[in-house]
Amino acid sequence: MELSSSLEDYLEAIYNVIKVKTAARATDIAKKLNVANSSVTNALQILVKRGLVNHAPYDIITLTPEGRKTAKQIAWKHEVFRDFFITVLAIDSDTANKCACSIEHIIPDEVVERFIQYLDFERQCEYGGKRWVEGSGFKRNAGINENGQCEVCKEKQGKDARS
Amino acid sequence: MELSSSLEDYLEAIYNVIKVKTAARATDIAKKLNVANSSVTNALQILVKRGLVNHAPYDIITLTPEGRKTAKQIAWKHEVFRDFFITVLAIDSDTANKCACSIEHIIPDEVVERFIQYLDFERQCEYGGKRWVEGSGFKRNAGINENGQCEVCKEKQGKDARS
DNA sequence: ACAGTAAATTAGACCAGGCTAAAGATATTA
DNA sequence: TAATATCTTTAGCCTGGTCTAATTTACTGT
Repeated sequence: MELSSSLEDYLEAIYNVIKVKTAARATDIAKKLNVANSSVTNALQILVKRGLVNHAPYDIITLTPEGRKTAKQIAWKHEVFRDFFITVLAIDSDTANKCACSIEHIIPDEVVERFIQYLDFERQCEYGGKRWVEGSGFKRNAGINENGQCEVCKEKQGKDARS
Repeated sequence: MELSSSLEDYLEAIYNVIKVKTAARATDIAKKLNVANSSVTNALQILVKRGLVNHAPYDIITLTPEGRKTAKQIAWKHEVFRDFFITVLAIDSDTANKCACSIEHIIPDEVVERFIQYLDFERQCEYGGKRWVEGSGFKRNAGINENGQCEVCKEKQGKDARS
């Protein structure tokens, strides 16, 4: 059965806490997601019912194999989008994170794959590197001159001027 | 005050119906959004209260200037994302639309601007043109050889082989 | 070992946003 | 113009997700 965006957030938060602390408590999750403790309890009960989380009342929180798999998937999407926003769109880290966090629940896997392939492509092709130039938009890194123009833009302008 | 994703969807749907029909009826919106008629009535009452829609019971539906402005903004975001998914990621039109429709409510304006700038950049720079090659990912259009490799990939492979 | 504190849970409420069924208003057409 | 069909609205219900306040459990230090 499908998880709601909200439940995915809880699962991901648990995953991230466990990565550094080995044992997660409800308060950690609550702080991370900025919700009341009781909301966490509520979500936990659902996630336990769905077989994604191990948790007896007042006990610590761990993930089932199934839960870990699902959480990994979500965290992976998050990373892809974060990467995209930062390295391609030059968005600041904080905004990038927030955007990633909201769209990760929505964009289907095939499309996430395309983002990955696109990122790979940009990294492999040496003309793919680009940077954000304030007030003038994106420019290729390769051969940027003092006016913030790449080889291609420069050549084009030359051609345009001659014709 | 902020509009929820749901209300934005309604507003956008009204905007799109009005663009082709001049007068919108509740049923049009219901069909477009795949919801019950009563849900539309409900949403309309809220949108009227917020000063975005003109609508008396049993009357036709139009947008206030404020509503039109907001709707345009939403529709504009939709177009940007749709464009990005189709021309950059080579996603099929249907999926592109669905993705655009869900993230358009979530991504802040500054980030949408970056998407636009990025699209412009890719279109202006002649090395920016790229195409999707089945089974091998994105390749530059410029100088693609019979193996689907662009000039850059080819040179790199040559260099790698020689070293 | 136990009192005090911190954390977790329960209970109960609220809101948004959807639905169905029934009633009310409007259009169509014989 | 009366009957019928089609919209629209209302009323009432449900679910998911949040909250606060009160209670229960567990931990910690002396």
